[in-house]
Amino acid sequence: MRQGAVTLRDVARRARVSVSTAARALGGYGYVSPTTRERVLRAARALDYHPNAVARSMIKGRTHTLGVVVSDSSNPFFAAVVRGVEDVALPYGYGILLCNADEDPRKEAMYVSMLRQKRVDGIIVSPSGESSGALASLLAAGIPVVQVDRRVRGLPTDAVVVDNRAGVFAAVEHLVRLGHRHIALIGGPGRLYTGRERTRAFRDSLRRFGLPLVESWLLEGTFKVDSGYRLAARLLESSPRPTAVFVANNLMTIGALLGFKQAGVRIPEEMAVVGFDDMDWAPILTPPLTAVAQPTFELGKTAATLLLARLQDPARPPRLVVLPPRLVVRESCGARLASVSPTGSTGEPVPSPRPSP
Amino acid sequence: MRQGAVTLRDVARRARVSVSTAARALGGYGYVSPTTRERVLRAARALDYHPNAVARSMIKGRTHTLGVVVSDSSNPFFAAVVRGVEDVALPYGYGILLCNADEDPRKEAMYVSMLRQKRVDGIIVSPSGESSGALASLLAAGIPVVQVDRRVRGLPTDAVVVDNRAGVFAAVEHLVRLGHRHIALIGGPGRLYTGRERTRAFRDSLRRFGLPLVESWLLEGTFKVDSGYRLAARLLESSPRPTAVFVANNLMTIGALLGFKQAGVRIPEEMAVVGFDDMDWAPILTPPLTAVAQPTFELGKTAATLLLARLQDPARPPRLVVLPPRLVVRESCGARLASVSPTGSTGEPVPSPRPSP
DNA sequence: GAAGAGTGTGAGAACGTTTGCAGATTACCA
DNA sequence: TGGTAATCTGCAAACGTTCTCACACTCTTC
Repeated sequence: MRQGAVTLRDVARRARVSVSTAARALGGYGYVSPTTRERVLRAARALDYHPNAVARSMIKGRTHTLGVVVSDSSNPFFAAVVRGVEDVALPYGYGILLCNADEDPRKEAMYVSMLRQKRVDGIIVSPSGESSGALASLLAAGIPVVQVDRRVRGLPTDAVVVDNRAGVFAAVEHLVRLGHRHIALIGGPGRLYTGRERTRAFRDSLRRFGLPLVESWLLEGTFKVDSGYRLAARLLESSPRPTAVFVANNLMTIGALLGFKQAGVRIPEEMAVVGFDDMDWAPILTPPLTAVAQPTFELGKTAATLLLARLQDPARPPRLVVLPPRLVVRESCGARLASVSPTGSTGEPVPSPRPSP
Repeated sequence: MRQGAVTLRDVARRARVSVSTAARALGGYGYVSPTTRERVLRAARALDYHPNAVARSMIKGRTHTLGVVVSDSSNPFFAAVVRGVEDVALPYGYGILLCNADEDPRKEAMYVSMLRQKRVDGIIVSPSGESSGALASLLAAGIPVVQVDRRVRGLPTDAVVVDNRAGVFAAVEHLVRLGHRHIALIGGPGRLYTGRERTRAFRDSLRRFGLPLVESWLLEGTFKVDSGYRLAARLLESSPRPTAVFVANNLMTIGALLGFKQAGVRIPEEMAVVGFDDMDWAPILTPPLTAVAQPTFELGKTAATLLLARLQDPARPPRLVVLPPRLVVRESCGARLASVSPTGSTGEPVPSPRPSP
């Protein structure tokens, strides 16, 4: 077996039948006598035959492979999304080709093109920039695309996103009910859908509660750890200083908490913190972190389900699925809890009025 | 473009040349006159031609795709490993087919078989069980395999692992130098290479320091969060109670810390904790977590590099690369630090003797 | 001005499957 | 016994590339 793998011809030869008969025996279609089938199966087993999916794809025009393009699969958020996709797709016999675009539209276009050349049956993408030409061209060619977590304007594809507006509103409402009136934002890049949406929702929420929009408290970061760290420091220097901050993603929350810790800022007394995206380490912080939990896993599962459905029926109109987030109240905003449960979730927020400063 | 993608024939027809000439023009080999080439390129662009990699693979016998099988890509550890693989492989034009085996040898075998049918050029695997028949068969067929993080006996492949022994020893030594003599273990499953290795190294380390081996302090978990949680509780019930615990992986560390927190156990005064595998949230805990940092990203990069090297030269003898871990001293064992740095690392441990109980 | 090298092009055979079709054999019925 | 249907099998044509070969043409060079 030094060279090229065992082929159907080898199996056929050993079973003393034609290639087509061997194919039928292994493929389980058409007419094959029981004895012949048995002989072929035995030969295949003896030779450790593994059918060549490349050749099959060639004929069938389908590769049974899905492309997944995210910005960074080592970010726990996307890691969970990818896992969700896999859990749905693999049982159906689909493989997953994973690509990391690093928020770089050029890289994204490159990988999309690679996936296209590899003739994946469909692509799940969390687009980096705006109006990706590569995606539009994909769509024009009739290759199914599902957008996940983010959407670019004018791409009529299936998509699944989180209700960012509701999540942000719940976070702000929580702070307000605890008496906060000076709330800052460590937000994401306006270039990205989620960054934009959450910032917009934040501004709207403040307006809704009649709170002042202090521009120096509306910070734009990069969704990375160090960015949260720097912006937390910036916030501490600002005067007047806010009493609470909403951080728009998981990594920046880590950075911000590190910044506050280093500066000796007590949470929640001197600064209340709500994060977007709950993590499994959130309950072991001191105080445990209150955060907007996203259905990350579901995001991926839904994307995969939408894609598979479209593969079944290419004509079905594009659907947009909006998944609800859930505010998980712990103690980083000053809410007092009856107890800490292993899952860290406590259902309803516990309002406990707090004098405004 | 409703049906089947644009093919080389279409391009050739439009450029009024033969298929072979079009192939040469686009492939950049053989003789093609500049004017013809230009004509072909223009036609390809006009038709938005994307060469069919499936057909190419058919001929070349290589798919430019690598298989990666890990137990759970949403575990930050493997997420980083996978990312490392990608960062090396994608620039060379290799795609990554990702599979999650969930520590299930049967699933693992299934996915390996799938990857084999898809004719990946090589496979990077973090094997679940012992002596996987699927892997052996792969090897027999001459398909390159690289084992990462774990190794199964009797599989002469390239491999890259962490020096678990050194990592565990450093952790125990750190505790000992801080005066601990009653050290417990929340270990991984003996079924897994890393679980076994770390437990063995732990026992050896205790012996080396002349500490007692209390069997009820040597706990075996599943490497999952809830397992760490349960075993922490168990440890608290044991009497005498240990003054320190070494937790053998990241997820169980989360569980254990949650358990201690819930029980109101003060760290490090009542229980010192060292974890295996450092995480970016370790410095924001109270107290910041001391942990053995693994070169996760490097693990993946090295695996990919080994695999690519083998694809170049299939005859080269298998290599075993052992990467060094690094103890990152923070405060969860009682070491006092000068300051908290953003990266959380402070280089050398700070010995500060502690009376034994 | 013929041999040879250097260019440019196209025909056609692979690669390993799937599958339509036709031929061969058997079974069944009139 | 002949005819038809049912069952089994093999031939050969796809799929979209790559790449060897053969052929044609243009220059050199003696």
